[in-house]
Amino acid sequence: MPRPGRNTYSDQKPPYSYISLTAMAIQGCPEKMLPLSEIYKFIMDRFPYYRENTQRWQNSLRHNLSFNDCFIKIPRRPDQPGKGSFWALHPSCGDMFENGSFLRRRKRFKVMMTSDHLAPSKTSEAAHYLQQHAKLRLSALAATGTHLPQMSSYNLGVSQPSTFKHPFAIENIIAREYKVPGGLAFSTMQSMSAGYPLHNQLTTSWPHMYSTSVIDSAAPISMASSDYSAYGVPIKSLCHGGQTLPAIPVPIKPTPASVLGLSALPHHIPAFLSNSPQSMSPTSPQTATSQSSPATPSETLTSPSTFQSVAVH
DNA sequence: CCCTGTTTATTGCCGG
DNA sequence: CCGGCAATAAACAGGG
Repeated sequence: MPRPGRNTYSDQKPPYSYISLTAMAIQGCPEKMLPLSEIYKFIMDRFPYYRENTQRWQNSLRHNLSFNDCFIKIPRRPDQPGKGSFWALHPSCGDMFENGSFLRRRKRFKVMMTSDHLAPSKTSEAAHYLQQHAKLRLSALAATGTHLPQMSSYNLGVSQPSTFKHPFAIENIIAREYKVPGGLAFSTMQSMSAGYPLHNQLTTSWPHMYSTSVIDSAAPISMASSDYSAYGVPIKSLCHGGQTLPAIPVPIKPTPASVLGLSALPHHIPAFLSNSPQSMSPTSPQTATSQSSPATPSETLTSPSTFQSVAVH
């Protein structure tokens, strides 16, 4: 229907709901959490469609952040300048788009609401996790070489927590190749770092995706330009502070506690499985996808399991 | 004041 | 057809 062969494609609304867009943004950043403004930026950078009517969609997006339990708010450190909090994904929101549609989730993610208030501490676990996450990255960075090399930092962040990739990881959303059960994490990694398949049959192609300069090449969704580095470096800013903590520990969600236990691990295997892994390995230089991360995921992995969420109706 | 969040209401669409 | 999800509008509180 639309007219192919024209950049006009960019005018079209991307086949993603605000929820998925936001999830992409969050998962796409190394810290797994972003302030509102960065989420906006992320979306606008990649989807030209959203460069207009900002007032409208941003309001909607904000509404989504507050309304959906799958997003948690993480307060900023008091000493950290800036407005607003950070937004992260609830650790147990799982694969909300299992059905393959990024427009409509199978079920709305709702944090379990136990009649009696639960220990508020439960909620904070999420933050803890994030914190941990960031911490790990930090140390990793420190180890490699303080001044984070833009790219590697990304890789680290992604491949670090022993493949505990959120189903939401952009790699999974954009390049929904699928995830390997346990075996050849190899090709998976490869395909991931190789950039998402811009032209696979997921939806014929991603006309909506505006590949600025080189997004595709190596940095899938994360920072590809200086633009993004604004936040690709929170670590840095944090470091200079002297302490190791990322943004802040406790997330605050109006929602009561949640007790969850890794609700069913997503083992979805999208239909696109048949796709070639590296659809079109563009120019994937560096990467190397090394799994050299020495980090001990011990806690990292376990913590999230403390959460309990439920897809409630 | 503008940005960030929260909340309520309305409407359209999709899937069961 | 009905219920649930998503998009949009809009009012409103709080903060820098």
